Amino acid sequence: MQIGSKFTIGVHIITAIDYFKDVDRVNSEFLAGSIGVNPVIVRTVISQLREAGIVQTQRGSSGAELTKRLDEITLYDIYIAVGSVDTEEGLFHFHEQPNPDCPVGRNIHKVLDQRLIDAQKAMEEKLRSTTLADIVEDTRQAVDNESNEEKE
Amino acid sequence: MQIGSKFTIGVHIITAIDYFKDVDRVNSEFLAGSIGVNPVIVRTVISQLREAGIVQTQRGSSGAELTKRLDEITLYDIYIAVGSVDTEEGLFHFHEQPNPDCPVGRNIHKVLDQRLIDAQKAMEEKLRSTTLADIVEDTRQAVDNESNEEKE
DNA sequence: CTTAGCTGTAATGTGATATATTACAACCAT
DNA sequence: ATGGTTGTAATATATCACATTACAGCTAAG
Repeated sequence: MQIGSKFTIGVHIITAIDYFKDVDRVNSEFLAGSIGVNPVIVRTVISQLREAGIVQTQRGSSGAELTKRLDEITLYDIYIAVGSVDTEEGLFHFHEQPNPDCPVGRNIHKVLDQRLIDAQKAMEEKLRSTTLADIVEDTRQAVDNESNEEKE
Repeated sequence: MQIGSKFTIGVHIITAIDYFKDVDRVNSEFLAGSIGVNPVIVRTVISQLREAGIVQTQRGSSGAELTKRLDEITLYDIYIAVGSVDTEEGLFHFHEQPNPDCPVGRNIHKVLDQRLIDAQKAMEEKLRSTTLADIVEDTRQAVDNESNEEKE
């Protein structure tokens, strides 16, 4: 199974909000066009980012704004904001009814749980190490490289 | 989204095969009883473990056997064997149609992909660091602790 | 050599979930 | 007040995890 695309959509949204902030009117339709999904999906993800205190929006008027500096927003923040994993259940779905009358069945949780949590945390720690400043910078860099290549 | 329970079921299966190897006839029904799922699920997972060269089975006669030493089987091996993640797609589902006419849309993959792969790998590396010898040993330990607690 | 017990696997059902889409009320700027 | 936008509910659809039934193929034990 996969972590839903709302995570990468969230990253795309924030990147685009910053990238186009002085150039275009960045409303949900514009973003939906850049991302390639329905505008309602964009609004839903933006709602979650707003609840997480990452962006600010206004009805009627268009354009979301970031409420944090790019270098204060990590991939992990977005991952959490859009609910990529159920915080209760964790990344790994454990079979739900191991038999308490079996010595293996009644101890398998005790033995496995912490290791699964550690694995999940290792992944999340990696996400924490990238900020949206990195992403936006790399994007601008990539765009620059494009125009250099054209000239050759 | 979550990684399917076939992974923890796989770990449970191998643990039980070893734990009960000299005591009970460990067939799919027995395992299903310990795990709390349908026997067909057990057979399916065992099939995948067999294809991965981890267990050996025989029709007719009951009882699967391990074909590797416990300390040569890691959680990662099982995770791969049961297909916990699509090897092509990866752990993170990227939105599929970013707009090539948008500078952000046509570069977001380039900018994000490696970081997502790194995060996934960090998790998988953790899974590699635990062997089934660890799991079985911890299970026996846990069972021992149970009987000690009874005596007090 | 037959029979009981088991495995391998296909076929089907069901519920959950991701994403798409329509619709519309609430709201703001002009 | 009106045009453009957001927030959100409601609904549809496809996919997937897991459950379940069914049965052919195999093996060991009598």
